[in-house]
Parts: sequence; C-alpha cells; structure tokens
Amino acid sequence: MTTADTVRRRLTAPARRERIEAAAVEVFAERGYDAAALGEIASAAGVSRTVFYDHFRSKRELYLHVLGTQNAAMLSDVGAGITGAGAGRERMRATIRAYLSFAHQRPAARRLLVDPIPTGDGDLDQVISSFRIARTQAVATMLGPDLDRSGVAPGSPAATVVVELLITGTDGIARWWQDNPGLGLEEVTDITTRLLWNGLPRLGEH
Amino acid sequence: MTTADTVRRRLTAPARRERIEAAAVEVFAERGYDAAALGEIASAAGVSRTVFYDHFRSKRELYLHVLGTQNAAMLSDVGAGITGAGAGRERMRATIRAYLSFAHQRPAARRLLVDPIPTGDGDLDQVISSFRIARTQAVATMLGPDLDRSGVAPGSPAATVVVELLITGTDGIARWWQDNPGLGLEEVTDITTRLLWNGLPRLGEH
DNA sequence: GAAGTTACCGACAGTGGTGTCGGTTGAACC
DNA sequence: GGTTCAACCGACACCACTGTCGGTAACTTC
Repeated sequence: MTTADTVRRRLTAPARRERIEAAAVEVFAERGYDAAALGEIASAAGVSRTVFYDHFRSKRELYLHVLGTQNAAMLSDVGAGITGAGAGRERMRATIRAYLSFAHQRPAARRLLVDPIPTGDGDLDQVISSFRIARTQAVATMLGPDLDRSGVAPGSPAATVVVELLITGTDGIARWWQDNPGLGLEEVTDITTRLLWNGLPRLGEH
Repeated sequence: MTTADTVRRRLTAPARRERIEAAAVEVFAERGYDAAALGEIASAAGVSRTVFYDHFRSKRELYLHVLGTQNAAMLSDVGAGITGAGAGRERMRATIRAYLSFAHQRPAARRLLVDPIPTGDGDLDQVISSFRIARTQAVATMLGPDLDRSGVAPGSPAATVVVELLITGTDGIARWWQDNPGLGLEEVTDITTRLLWNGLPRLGEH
C-alpha cells in the first residue's frame, strides 16, 4: 500500500517520451506515415492520445525525430559490424552480415528506413531519400577498390548500378528472411555473399 | 457550333471506366491504397468524384480490379520477352531485360505490384502477397536447371534465397533506373546480368 | 424534333483523423 | 500534511475522405 509496492502510474517525461518513440517506430513501420494514427501510437505507449502533445509538437515532428534516431542506430550498428574486416570478399561478407543482423534484430527500423512508403509530404520523402543516398554513397566508397579491380570506374554509371543492385538485393533478402525465418544468420549471409561474389553458375564454389 | 466541332463532353460508360482505371493505377501507385483519394482519381479521370460510383461499387473493388489487370499485363509482357530465349545465361538475361523493359514502360504498374506499401486491410495485402509468391515460384521454376547445375537443389532454402535475391535485386535496379534515367535498356540489362552471373570480381568479363 | 436513356453532378450524412484547451490528480518537496 | 509541479485526460473544433441520393442535361433513337 506504500509507494514501494504500488505500480508507478506516472512516468517521468523522458521515460514516457521514450515509450512513445518506441511505439512510433513500430506503428510508422507497420502502416507508413500517413496511415499511422497517433491514437494507435499513444495507446501502444500506454497513454491517452493527447499526452502525445505534451512531448512532441506534431506527428510530423515525431516522425522526423524517429527517422533520425533510427537511421543513426542503423549506421552505428552496421558500421560496428564491418570494422576490422579485411578487404575484398571478406569485407563484403562482413557488410552483408552486419546489415542482415541489424534487420533481423530491429525489423521495424529496417522497414521504416528502407521500404519505400511515400508520405504525401515531399519534404519527408526527401529526408528518407537523403538517408538512402548517403547509404549508397557509403557502400560505393567502401567497394571502390573492388570495383576498380573489376574494371568498373568508381563513380561511373556502371558502378552505381552495381552498388544499387548489391544494396537492394541484400535488403530484399533481409525482407524475405523477416517473413521466412528458419535459416540462421550465417547461412543466409553465406548464400547471399556467394551469389553476389561468385555469380550464379559458380554458386557452389567456396 | 454543331456536334462536329464541339468537344465530346460525355464518354460512354466503358470509355469512362477505362479512364478511371488508368487514373487509379497512377494514384494508387503514387500514394498507396490508403492514402489514395477517390477525389484525386476521379478528377485525374476528368470527372466528378461521385461518377466513380456509377462504375465501381467501392474503392476496394476498384483496387482489386486494377491489381488483377496490371498483374496480368505484367505477366504477359514479361512472359513475351522471355519466349524464344535459350538457356542458362541467355535466358536469365532475357528475363532481366524483359522485366526492366516492362518497369520502364509502365512504372506505375511496377510500383503498384511490387513496392510493399501496406494497406491496413489484411485481405488486400494478401492478394498482393499471392501475386508475389506466384512470381517467385515462376522464376524459381525457370531457373531450376541452372540452380541444379550449380549444386543448389531446387526447392531448397538456398534456392529460395537465391531466387529472392535475383528478383529483389533486379527490381531494385528497375526502381533506381526509374529515378535515374540516362542509361539505355541494354546497358542496364548488361551490367545487371554480368553482376548476377559473373559475380563482383569478374564483373569485367564477357 | 420529341422522348427516353443514362452519364454526370451537388449536397448530405457518417466516420476517423489531427491538434487545442482547461481541468484533474499523482507524486515530489518542504 | 500542505503546496507545487507537471503528467495525464475528456471534450471540442476542424478537416478530409467515403459512400448515398435525387436531380439535371447530354447524347441516342425514332
């Protein structure tokens, strides 16, 4: 009956804010920006809808905030997974593995950042687009030496196509794996790397 | 002033219906099912919103109808582009080329059918999902011999991963090409085929 | 050119969303 | 234990969208 054994009914503002953000990631990822209802986010955060406005100015602001947070988390996670990897195939495998691992652990974040659900608000779409471009650029830089060694000039249109294919293909696997679990991370990483590095006919090698 | 030089103000029902469908493909592809407004579809079809209800029972019915039509068009288009191709690499190249060509000529249809914009209505999502599964199955069947030759048993999990990667990667290129035109169909087809068939290190060969 | 069909539309009701405002009450602090 | 702060909520105004209904007028047909 004392404060010790009663459930805490009011959270501090930061704690509540955090819960709202976490709920927002899920709901935005599930429904997209437009279709996501603040009421759903609020009740998923365990609170009435209007409480939301004590923490954020608008749905739009919440969305932008969550996008930034999750993008940073993704860059950090994936970046950490790559550091220390060698070069060439080793490095590519590490990158694929890191991305698949991130997507596996935080499926909502992956969906939020990568799945192209338009918002009807050009500015918001542009933010997502800028994240996408930055990621593509990062991968292109990382693969520069390998591309060069294959006779593809970094920065050339062909290089862009290759990088785009690697990224979207790997992400496609992440999406598929999300819907069809059952294989382990190493297995999925392995087959993905083998196809992209060896090509279809030499899939069995290595 | 006679009927000859006045603009035709009323279309026949089938003609109007066709225009509504065409507009619906664009708007649904652009905004997704939920965010697409019938008013926007109607005015894009050159008519007031309520006219829509003289041709379709509901937004949902229109969506399902358009999905079916466009999926059939895609299967037909891509199928026609493959027929006559040889085997192995030749066949894969023809398939990639056919899909990229379709996506280039009918970008809205590609987006409508392939981009994963959820609808909030489970049944609708399931229809799209069933189309997707059917396409994956078709590609898997087609590539069966090549997979077998590479030591990957058709139907095995590894085969599924490979097929999924080929499809989503190629579609990623289609999406990218839509936003960044400039390269020709043959060029894009070529680089895509080379990466998927040769692997990254042998990208320069052939 | 008169009559009939029907493509077309404006106005309305119902629903579900966002954002505002004033009040209430749990919890901290003295 | 009284006071203060702020986390929380119900009620409200407003807007956008879907689907309905009765009426109007552009074509067709004779």
